[in-house]
Amino acid sequence: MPELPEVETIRLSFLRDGPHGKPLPGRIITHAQVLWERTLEEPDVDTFTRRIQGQAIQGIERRGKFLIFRLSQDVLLVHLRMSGDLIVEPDSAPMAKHHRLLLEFQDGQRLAFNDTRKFGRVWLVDDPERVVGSLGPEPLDPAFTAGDLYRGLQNHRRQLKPLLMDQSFLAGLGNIYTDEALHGSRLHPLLLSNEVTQDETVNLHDAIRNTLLKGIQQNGASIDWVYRGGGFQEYFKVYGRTGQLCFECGTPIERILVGQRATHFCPNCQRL
DNA sequence: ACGAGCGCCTGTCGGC
DNA sequence: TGCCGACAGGCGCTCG
Repeated sequence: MPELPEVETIRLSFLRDGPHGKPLPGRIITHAQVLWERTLEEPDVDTFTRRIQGQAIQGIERRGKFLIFRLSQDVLLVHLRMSGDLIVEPDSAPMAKHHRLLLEFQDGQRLAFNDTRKFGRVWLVDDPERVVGSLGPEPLDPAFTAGDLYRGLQNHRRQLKPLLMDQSFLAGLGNIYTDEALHGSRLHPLLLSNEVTQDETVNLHDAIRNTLLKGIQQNGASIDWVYRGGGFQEYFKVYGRTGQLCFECGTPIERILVGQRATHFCPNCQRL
């Protein structure tokens, strides 16, 4: 499910006072429970529960779609994949059906990793670079320029959409935001990357950033049964709008398969 | 280097 | 009602 804006929304919520009470930084982990072993990528369950016990959360960062919890000694990384969510609740709350991993705090609350489809992963490591080291640039980093994007596109001869979704090329875009950004820049998802012009790249760079910023501003998107309060779905221009009319030109939005993923675009605005 | 196909999982929805 | 396939915000692997 979540792409960069949804992950960022979760991160920001944990840094503020909220329904969960005080921010997560400052809390001390007293106990961990792994309910579905494959959720824990590394280390093994025994090492994980022993090692994380007593560590405090000192900060929360994000890299692409990864949440990065800085602990007193180690670093905890979480990837929500398709259906993962992080919930702060009382230790006494009834165990929800799809809870996969729990971190209990000294203050009587716990952080629950809930993940229906079990694709999500958690790491506890001393060096996060081992996990996120191969990610591409951070699209909202001011240091990431249209020139960088242009050089990247020229380095490959790949269909634009799968390349933009390749996390080692650019970190954070998923199926929704890629379709929206391509529409925003009027580029066809199957256009070959090294055929994108410099001017088009400037538009694409703008569209990627604006789409992600709009998503964050709306607290992400809430679709299907995964609802966490975001409103970006109200601003979709192509995603999930198959057969509905393009807001720009009135042409029906088409849905095709690209790299095994549903892809939505306007055949008039986005021509090959 | 690139794309297709598939596995990993559970749940929902639409058609028959 | 039941069954069955298609589909879902991700990613890693193998195979041509």
